[in-house]
Amino acid sequence: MSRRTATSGPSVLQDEAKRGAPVRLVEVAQLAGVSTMTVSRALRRPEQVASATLRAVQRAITQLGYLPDSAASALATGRSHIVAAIVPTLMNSVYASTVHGLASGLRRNGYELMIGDSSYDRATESALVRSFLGRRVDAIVLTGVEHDPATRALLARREVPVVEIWDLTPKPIDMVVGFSNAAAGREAGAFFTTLGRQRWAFLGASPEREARSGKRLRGLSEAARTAGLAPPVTAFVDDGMSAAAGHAAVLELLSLHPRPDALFCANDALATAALRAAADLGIAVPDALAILGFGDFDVAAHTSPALTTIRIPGWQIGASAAQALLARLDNAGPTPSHVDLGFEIVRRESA
Amino acid sequence: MSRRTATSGPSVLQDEAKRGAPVRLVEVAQLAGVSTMTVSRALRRPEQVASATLRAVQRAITQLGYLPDSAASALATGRSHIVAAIVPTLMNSVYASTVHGLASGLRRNGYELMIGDSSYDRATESALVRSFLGRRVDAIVLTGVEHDPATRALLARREVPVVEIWDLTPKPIDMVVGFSNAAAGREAGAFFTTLGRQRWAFLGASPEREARSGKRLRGLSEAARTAGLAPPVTAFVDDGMSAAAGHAAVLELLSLHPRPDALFCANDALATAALRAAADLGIAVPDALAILGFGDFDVAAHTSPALTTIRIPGWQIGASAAQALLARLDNAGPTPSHVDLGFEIVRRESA
DNA sequence: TAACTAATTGTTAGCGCTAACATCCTGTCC
DNA sequence: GGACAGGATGTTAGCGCTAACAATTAGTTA
Repeated sequence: MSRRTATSGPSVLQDEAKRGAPVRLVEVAQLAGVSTMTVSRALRRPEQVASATLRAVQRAITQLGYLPDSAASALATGRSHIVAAIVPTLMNSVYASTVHGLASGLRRNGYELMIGDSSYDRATESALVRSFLGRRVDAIVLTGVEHDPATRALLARREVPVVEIWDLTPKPIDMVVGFSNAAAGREAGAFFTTLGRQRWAFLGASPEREARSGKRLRGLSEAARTAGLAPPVTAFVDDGMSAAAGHAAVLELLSLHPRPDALFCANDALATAALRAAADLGIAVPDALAILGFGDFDVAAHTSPALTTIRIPGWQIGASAAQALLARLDNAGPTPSHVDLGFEIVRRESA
Repeated sequence: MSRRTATSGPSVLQDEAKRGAPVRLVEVAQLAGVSTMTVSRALRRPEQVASATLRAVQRAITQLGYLPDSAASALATGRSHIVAAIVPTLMNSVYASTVHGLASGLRRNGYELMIGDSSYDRATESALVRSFLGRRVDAIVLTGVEHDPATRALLARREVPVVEIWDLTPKPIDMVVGFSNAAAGREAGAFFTTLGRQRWAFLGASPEREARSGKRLRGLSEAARTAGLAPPVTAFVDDGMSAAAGHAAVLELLSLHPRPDALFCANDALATAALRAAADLGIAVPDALAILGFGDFDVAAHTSPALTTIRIPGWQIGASAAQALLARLDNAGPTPSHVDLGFEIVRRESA
């Protein structure tokens, strides 16, 4: 148990600069001349402590450089003040801004964020959930609404608040904050229709592998049907949807006869690759080929031609999820179970 | 203390599907008919437990769906099995891949990663260090080697292993894993020299705000002096080095007389913005202007022209930092205090 | 002035786990 | 068959904190 090494003196009070062994609550209490409970209260509910006492305690805390041990606190209260989030990848900026929104909302309220990336893999997600549950996180944020049954079962047994993000569903595990991926696909189709495009194509992950990309494709297909057009031709890339992986797939798509005249990409990295492929093939964008991206990545406004793309309120999704969780955790007000933050088409040059 | 609600029966054994209250070690022990210590050992040092007992314990664990409480374990052992990492931002893919390398190295060994982003701000970094230290993390990873004195003092008092990443220094707090930013700047200069360029420019963060970008500039300046050229002209963007922020700065740089014929950007997002600005201004890249990026972001190979850039082994930095920490934490072998992972120029079309 | 309130502080016990030590076996050896 | 080694298991105490309650004090009230 690696107990604190025996003190030489009779007092438990340690030299301030003692290395290694962190200062404990008792030591602060001794220095301030009060009980440990008073110090604990001074920290957690200062309004219950007389102001003179409060000052004495604060002086002792700064003098000793005391930092409360949150593992001990977690054990005593049953609250870890840690929230876990699982995203498919940190590699692209949209999830990154969601994580950022989450972290800042939480940190401001004394919660810390623990992040895992599932690499778009459900088994990994499940393992992460187990690990996080073992760490007694106070809440869990999951990306998407499709999960391993094991994950759902695990979550169902505990009473951990859960927010699913980046999608919508009528039956969330607990709460959802996101937007409709199918609607985004439909909107993309409607946009292509107003552009007068006839031969649509889709570049993204295969629906079995990545549900949200799949739903966008489904929305696009629906729109094609509504518009009386042939279903979109598709090319799938299944390794995290990076630009590198997309290049070959686009080339394939663009060598089809008849060649597509509108391309919807599942993210802007893919769209950037498509832009480049079109340039290499001498295909004029947007005249011969309209390219619509997804995500409004940082670089989207600065490619040539600049990317027309669907902007997702990534940061807000995170912030809003944080807010919902905090309300639930601190019993502060009602907690919405469904939040639709929508999306918008940002029209630039590529379509 | 939110104690577990009183059980009705005489036994502490709970219904397997009981909601809310997680299963505890005692319950597993009772079901398996052994002491709690034996269960603890079965989990932590199975080789010390008879195989029949081990099986009984494992059966009980699966039957009850037991997940060890790591807060309790942390308190008892003094080891949280959590490592904290502070990066400037999650928004760009290089730090993201470092985080990924870190997380996978650590997770494989039973450690979880807690991430904070400092937004390139030292005060924030310091606050994060405090928070993480309060959570009794087993180790801390910091980006860069310049830190607030308060941060250093905090770290110095505890005996927490620290790895500084993404730079090098002869006097690390503890360990460093990275590459020489100054050497990268010098290399960029050497490259421009072989290209015969005469009027160099630099686009990045101001040296006071972001030391690593500053060191690259310093390296570039040294190379200019060595080559007998004028010092590079500079434009600084100070809000996280995004493409959006870079656009205006590049425009300014490119309207100078005489106009620079070589531009080194502190990251590829900035370089992408520069590419676009050059196109808008009708400046031929690379003929009239060579553009060299930094970071080899996902999109770098797919812009037009494709970006020539300096590739940093981001993932390896993370993986190597994880390895160093694990060695230190588990006393497994020697721990190198300095690891230089280098960098390389990836030549594509923009220079 | 006794009794009663509210504000402040203290006492006790325990959160779920594991280090260190104690105990109990089984078999082996002389 | 008694002493002994070594493996397997149990017992005890405590990690640093805080919930619940108890105790104390000062300030009211009838």
